[in-house]
Amino acid sequence: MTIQEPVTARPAGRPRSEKAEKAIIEATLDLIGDGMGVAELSIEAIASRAGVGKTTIYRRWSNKEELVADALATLKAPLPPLAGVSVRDDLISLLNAMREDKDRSRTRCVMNVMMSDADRYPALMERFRKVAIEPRKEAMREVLRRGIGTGELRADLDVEMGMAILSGTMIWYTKWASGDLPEDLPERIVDHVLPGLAA
Amino acid sequence: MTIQEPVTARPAGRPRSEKAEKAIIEATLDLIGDGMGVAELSIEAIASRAGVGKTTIYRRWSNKEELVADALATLKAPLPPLAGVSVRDDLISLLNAMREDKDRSRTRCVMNVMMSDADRYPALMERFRKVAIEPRKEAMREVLRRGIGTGELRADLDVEMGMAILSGTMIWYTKWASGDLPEDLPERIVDHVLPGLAA
Amino acid sequence: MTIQEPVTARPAGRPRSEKAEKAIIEATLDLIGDGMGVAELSIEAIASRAGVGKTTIYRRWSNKEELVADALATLKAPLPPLAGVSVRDDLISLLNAMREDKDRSRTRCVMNVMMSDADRYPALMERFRKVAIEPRKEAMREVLRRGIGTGELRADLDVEMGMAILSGTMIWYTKWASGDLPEDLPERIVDHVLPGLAA
Amino acid sequence: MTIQEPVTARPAGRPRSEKAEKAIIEATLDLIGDGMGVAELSIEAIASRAGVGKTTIYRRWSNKEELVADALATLKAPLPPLAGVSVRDDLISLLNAMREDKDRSRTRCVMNVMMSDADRYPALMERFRKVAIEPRKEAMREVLRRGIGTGELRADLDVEMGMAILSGTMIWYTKWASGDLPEDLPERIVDHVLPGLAA
DNA sequence: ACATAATCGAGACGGTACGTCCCGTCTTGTT
DNA sequence: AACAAGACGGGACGTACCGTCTCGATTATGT
Repeated sequence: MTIQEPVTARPAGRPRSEKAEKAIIEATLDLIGDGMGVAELSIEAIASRAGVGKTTIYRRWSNKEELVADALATLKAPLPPLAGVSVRDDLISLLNAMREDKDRSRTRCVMNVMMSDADRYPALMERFRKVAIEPRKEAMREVLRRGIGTGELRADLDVEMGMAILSGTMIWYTKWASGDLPEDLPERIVDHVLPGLAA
Repeated sequence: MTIQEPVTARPAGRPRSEKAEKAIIEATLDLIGDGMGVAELSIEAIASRAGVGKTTIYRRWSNKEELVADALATLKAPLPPLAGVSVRDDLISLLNAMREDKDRSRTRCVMNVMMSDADRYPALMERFRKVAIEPRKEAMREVLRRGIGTGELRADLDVEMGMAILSGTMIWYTKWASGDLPEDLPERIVDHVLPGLAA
Repeated sequence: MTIQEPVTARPAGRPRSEKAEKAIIEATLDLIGDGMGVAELSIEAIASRAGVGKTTIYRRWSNKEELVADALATLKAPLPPLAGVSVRDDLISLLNAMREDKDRSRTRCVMNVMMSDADRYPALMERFRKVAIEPRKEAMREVLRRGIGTGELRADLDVEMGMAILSGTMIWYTKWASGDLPEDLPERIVDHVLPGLAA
Repeated sequence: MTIQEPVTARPAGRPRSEKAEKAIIEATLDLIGDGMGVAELSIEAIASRAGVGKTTIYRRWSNKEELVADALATLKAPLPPLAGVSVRDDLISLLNAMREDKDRSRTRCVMNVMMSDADRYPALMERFRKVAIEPRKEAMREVLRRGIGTGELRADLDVEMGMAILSGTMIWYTKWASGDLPEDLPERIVDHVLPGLAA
């Protein structure tokens, strides 16, 4: 009688260092958070800051995109708590969360990459969409669906379209408005958009 | 009575070749149009394709950003002709123009860069905003103002906000929707947004 | 009792390739042998002919001088066999060796550089002196000392001066005589000089 | 009856500026005197130091060699006055002149170029030989011939060979001796060589 | 006096090579 | 087998000069 084998057989040799892996991802996020675009990121800079050989990076990720995708994936999108009382208040909370991200050093990575490197690195975007964008979209969809249920929004509302309008407008300001964003921007957006979506 | 001398006298030495300048900008746009991002662009590739020495580029532009900005600045944004009958139709035309640009090889440059390289190269964006984005924004503002005048839109409408909602939504789809954009997307956006802006 | 560790431990990382080093030096000598002066030598040409990246050259030598010095240092001066019978015959052999070097393709490097680039690149010269000039000087000194011992040369002869006279005269002809050197030049030099040095 | 034409008709147009020509040659000699080898000399540096356009240089000389040759040709070889009493004293004077040149800033050009750039630029050397080397050789030949006449030197002396021995030895020390040259070097050379040439 | 014409300075032109940086791969000895 | 260290061939960077080529301005001569 033999000892029970583990389900996935452990390969021979020294196991990969979790410490190295973490250091690499930390270094990557640090550099992105410092304002570096994906294209400017150099593997050598990451390896150096992580105190790691380049091989240790290439062994895990075959290119920069995948490394960045994994790095960003570790940043759970921290959604704001929603009061759940009125659709209007919850939407304002969600839009506010998008704005505030711009100033938080680590979570800023998400915005940095989403805004800058989106369609240059499609594979990155695909993975990134799942962990960072979809949860936010889903939260907003949820609010909109609830609004339809409570009758605050019209029954034939295209939920996807509603989300696009609200998020797209917020991003437009984030990206192309001159000067700082006004404090009450989310409120004003919702008040302009909501009447068109209401019953 | 003598003729007034021009304020800025012609500088000494051989004047810079307009031909070379054009060739450089053509080459730059060709490469961007071929799908190359600003980061992937190499000055050597531009010089080679333009049949020009690297010096001739560096003499005029001190870095890639400024070259790309000038190159894009030569692409006048070709606004669609507006029927001027109804606000709804004109807005649909303008949104359609944003989408169609993605497929026209040369003008595609504008979208390529605007979408990908915007905030990695802020100086680029600043110059680019003036020649490519502002005219489109102004055209849309004009339509909205006309709508207020004719009573199609409510009198207290925030024109800037209206523009942000329409353009932002369109860009949201362009960038983050999965799959191709539906033929009637501009129409559907306008129909979801307009009721909120109407009188 | 343990074995003594070597004083300088092997440095970390992949060791430098001896093959590359050899290829670089071969390429350098080839190009010099083809009549190229040190100033005309381009690192890129060497790298290309050696099938090597420029970095691999700069990693080893910080400038052309040092590379050329090392390259020439690999060319051991092939001294002619000396009969050892009479001082006169041996001196003629040594002078002949200086002349013949001019025509052998690889060893020609030595003369090329010694004659052309000597005091433009003093560091080069210093290293080169040790491996290429000194052995020849020493051989000639040896012959002269032997001559003093056998009484063929006068006892108070300044060996260094004797060497300078013989070599200097030969080089003078090599460098500034018009036309080809006569076959019996070494013989004639020795016959003009030796009487002054003889007992 | 017509006015007497000058022998060489003056061509139409603005005549070449002698001032520019002088400035160019001065600048060239300055740079060579500052220790710059012919290969390191850049036309642009000469033009800049002379306050002259590059065209003005290329109009007169088709390459660096010819410019340097002409520049050096303006430096008349300043031969030492010879006492004419004994062959020994005159030869010592001539050898001393070779050594002293090394320290005089402008005349140093002659040595610099003769020693360093001789056979890399054969055309240069050819012209240079005429104005700088030949007069010195001729002076030495003259002394040797006089010595044959007075019976101080043997009648069958090869004058050319005598010259080669004396000059070659001196240059050998100049070039390859370590440390400074001893004050009495010319004297010692002559005393080692002369017995072999004497009657 | 005025047109003609070669030369002047300045500096742009298409090139070549420089020495540096980083790429992604590869080889070391050690863990 | 994975690790850090670091060398490898390669490609682009931005700079310095090359020798050639315009420019407008200058300076002579021949009408």
